[in-house]
Amino acid sequence: MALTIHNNLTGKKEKFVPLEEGRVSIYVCGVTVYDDIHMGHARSMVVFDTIARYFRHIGYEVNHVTNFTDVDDKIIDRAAQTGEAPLELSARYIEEYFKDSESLGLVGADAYPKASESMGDIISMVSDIIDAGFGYAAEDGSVYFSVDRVEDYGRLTNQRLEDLESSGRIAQDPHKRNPMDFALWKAAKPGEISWDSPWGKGRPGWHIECSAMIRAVMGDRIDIHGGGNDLIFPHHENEILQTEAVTGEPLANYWVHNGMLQVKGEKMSKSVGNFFRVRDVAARYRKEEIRFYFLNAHYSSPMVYSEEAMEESSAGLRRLWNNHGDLVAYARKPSGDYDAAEEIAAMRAAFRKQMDDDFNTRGAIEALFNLARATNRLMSEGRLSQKGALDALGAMAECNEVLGILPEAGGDEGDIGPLVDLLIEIRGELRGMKAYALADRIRDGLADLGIVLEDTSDGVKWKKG
RNA sequence: GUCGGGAUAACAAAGUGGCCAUGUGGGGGACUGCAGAUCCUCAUACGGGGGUUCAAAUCCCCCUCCCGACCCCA
Repeated sequence: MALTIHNNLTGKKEKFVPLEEGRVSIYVCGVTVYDDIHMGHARSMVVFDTIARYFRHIGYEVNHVTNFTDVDDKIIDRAAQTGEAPLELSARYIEEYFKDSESLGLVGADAYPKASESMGDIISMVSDIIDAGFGYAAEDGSVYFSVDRVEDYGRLTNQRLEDLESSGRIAQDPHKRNPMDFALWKAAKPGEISWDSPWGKGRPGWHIECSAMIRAVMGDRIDIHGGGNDLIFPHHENEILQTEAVTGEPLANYWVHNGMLQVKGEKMSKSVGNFFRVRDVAARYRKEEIRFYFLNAHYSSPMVYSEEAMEESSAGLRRLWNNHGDLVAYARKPSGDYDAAEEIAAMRAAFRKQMDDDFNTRGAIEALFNLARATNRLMSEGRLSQKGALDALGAMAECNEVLGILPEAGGDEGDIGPLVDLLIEIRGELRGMKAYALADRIRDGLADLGIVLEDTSDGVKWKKG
């Protein structure tokens, strides 16, 4: 079955056809670095990280690029408050961003262009837009994009220009020819950070940096453009206008947007102040738990964040971890001869089918749960072979390359194995003498060291908790 | 106002014409010194109203409610 993607440009699920056989280019709008990132950003990061991982998993060569907006009004305002230079402040938060990326288990993008380091590309793109007749320099030294020059405005939004103009939310600006025109280049106010340009000192408008950086780093056309669905209008709409004004070609073939993370039914956002920092959540949960929380729902659905939701989702994930640990332990002392080939093949097929269906991670996770139930049963019946246990672990590991929700394989079990076995043996003798207090001390003590003992009808099993 | 996306059992969340979703939580049972894990099993669904169909959570129409976008945003 072929990979299908819900394309927001058409509103339909479409078969994915890359521009170039075997390769996929993905650009994801990154963050404005004036503060720590929150769980809403984390969702977007995990979602697109997983999509990139899946493309690699099925054999694509992936070019994944995400940007940093490190020059803008909010950064300038915040820097004025802290007394830092704007670029110092943004550099500091970019460092924090990478720390948080690790707490989310991100593979990472292939390139992270920054607006401040792309001025040449941005200025030349603005010039190209003016040359193409879509931009004009105003008297104040700013450059605007002329929406009236565009014939089919609102392709991504499915909005008509007149409707947007009449929304009453568009600020009037004497320098603009049409109130819907947007800034490509903003003239600097006195004392503000600025760059030299043919139109005087200034800095880029918000939308132009993405268009310019995509063009410079990835080329005129890309396969997939992603971001949060709050960016659809005006940001992505305007990116399309800018790029196509210059290239005359579609910017991206597929537009993919993740749903918003809400708090108590309201969008998590810095301006509302109802956000949970990634750093704080990561202090309490492992990266696998955070990823599982996000991937347990479809990327496009809205999610409501709460501590309770995290706890509930982690309780479910522990079931998979237990199964994984049990399989590892079982493989050391297998007792059956059934290879579970059918169950494992069914899981692989279901995983692929679900992921191919617009990256349905929730459905893919379900396939893992189904295999877990099957192998748990086979282990409890003592029917699973060593090959079956190892194959199941192998299949789980393959899925995990995409999802990143299972603990990474520890390699030091061989070293502690004999020690644990000795303790289990001694505890067994104590239990035989009904010296339960001492036996429990061994079990509790090992638990504190991260080794969990479980008494089963099949003998004592241990695993790393 | 215009344009999107939603409403599934206690909670979370897939599915999209007929067959067991899944996970958490709850009830019962197995195992058991206890604990935990695991297995078996049970219960509770498709916002409301019409329609199409042998058959609708799924298709069509209407209604209600929620979220998002239109200033900044993942």
